[in-house]
Amino acid sequence: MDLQLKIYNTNTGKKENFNPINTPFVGMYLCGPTVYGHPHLGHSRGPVVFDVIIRYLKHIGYKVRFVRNITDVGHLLNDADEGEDKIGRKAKLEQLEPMEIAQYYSDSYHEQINKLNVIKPSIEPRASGHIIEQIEMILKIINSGYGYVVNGSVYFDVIKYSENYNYGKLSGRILEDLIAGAGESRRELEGQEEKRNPNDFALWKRASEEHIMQWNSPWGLGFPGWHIECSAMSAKYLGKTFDIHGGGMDLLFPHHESEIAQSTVCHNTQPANYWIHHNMVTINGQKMAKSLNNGILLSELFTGNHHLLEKAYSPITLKFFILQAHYRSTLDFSNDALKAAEKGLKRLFNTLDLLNKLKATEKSDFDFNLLKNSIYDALNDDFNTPIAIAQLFEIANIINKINDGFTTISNTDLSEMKIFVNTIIYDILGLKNDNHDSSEYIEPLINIIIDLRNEAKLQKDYKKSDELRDKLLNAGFEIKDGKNETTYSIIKN
RNA sequence: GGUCCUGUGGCCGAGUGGCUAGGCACGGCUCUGCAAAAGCUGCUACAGCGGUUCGAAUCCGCUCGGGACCUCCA
Repeated sequence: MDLQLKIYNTNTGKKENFNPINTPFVGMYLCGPTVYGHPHLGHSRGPVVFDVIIRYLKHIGYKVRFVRNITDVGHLLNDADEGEDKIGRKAKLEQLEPMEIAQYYSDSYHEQINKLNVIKPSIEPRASGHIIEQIEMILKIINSGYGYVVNGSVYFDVIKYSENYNYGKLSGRILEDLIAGAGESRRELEGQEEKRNPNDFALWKRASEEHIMQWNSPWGLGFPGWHIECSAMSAKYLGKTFDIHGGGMDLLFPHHESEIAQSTVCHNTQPANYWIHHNMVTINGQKMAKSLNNGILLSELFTGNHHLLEKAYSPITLKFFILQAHYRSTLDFSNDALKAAEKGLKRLFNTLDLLNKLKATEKSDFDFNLLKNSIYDALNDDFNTPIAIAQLFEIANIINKINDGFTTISNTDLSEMKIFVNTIIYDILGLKNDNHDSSEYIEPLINIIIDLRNEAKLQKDYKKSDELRDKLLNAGFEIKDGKNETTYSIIKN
């Protein structure tokens, strides 16, 4: 078993041994949502992927401070043709306070994401609550000579930065290429002419009159540039250099690249040692896009209320589905794929129930440690959850065989297996059986009915026994006749 | 157009030089009054073309398809 955790670091393009700055403490920052709409499928992957990362880090003994921000300032709508704040724009359309909108959508985000049984952030800072920190940082950048002020806006001097540092390292870009390509397909937006170089990015933007979200600053009324909030908040809560910075691959450039540049000149050190980026999701092989009319909100997935969905899928099914793919691969959603995950997960939980009823014998005729180690190996190898889950199914297989008397397990292995399997499924993968009714009254009741049915069966009154079985099924209880006993599982329609 | 990623069996998805995951679906069998559940079992893939190699899904090149990003805004 390889005890060393390896993480693929986007910044170096290699898998590296994970060594925190200050063991056993780990500081981790994840770019959170911009709250201007309800969360969709794409929003779920980051929280799920990083949830397992956090849970695993904790499992192997680290103490994790997990910071995930909420961006509630500064973002523009894609189709905005002027420098209008994304949240501000919505606010004007709906005649609401901008913060009301931000609150509404961050509540929506929390409501849906929390269904995924993910560990909540230790700190969840809002960009709007850290304007002072952002201004302070911008002042430092100006003082260090890498920022300049034009007409109440402040820009970061990328050309100057690249003379001393490597702008583009994280995203694998070469500044010369960026400059060369800068002339083409450029959208005409205000402020462009203010910059010394097209590659420069805004640290602070002057607010035009119709801007609703604006703050006072040394440069007049305005709002912070997109990248600065993550730099300011991560430094505030995790330090100038921390262990892990995560996000989606779409944020690699320019967001994370610019974060590195800002933090580097501000703090004389680069912000994060390990950069982890998860891949994007597709739907039926296509990207999610408004124009394709294939965007699915999390609420729609959970209720099944969407033209592309044949049925509803539970949050835990979604989580399991996401974890069946490696986080650095694209993940394709379809009804077939979701249904496959749902059934697989159900089987896994069924065998988990069986595990508690298993009887041990003298010895095991399989190598439990081999299976156990293969799961740790998988997780240590850049959090390879698909392999871990595959091995879990191997164990499920063995559990079923033991139950049917085709395989044996020793007492030691059995008690170890119980602990281990529960740890992996509940503590590390963060799954839960959302088909389980927590009510303690249900079980004895169902067992009474099962007894009645078995009596009917003994008397060969199959009409009655089948009727009981069908009625239970309709009520959401699936009867399973085993070799020695009859069990049931709760299903949802 | 530029940079990068990617193409695996009916579907989803691991695997990066030889040992050919896993889930779901489908077929057969066992168990069973029947069904379900469970077990056993069958289906054996690596976009195409060329190259490197004793040997490639895995490395290289080209072609075709999919995707991400392309700076001021988000």
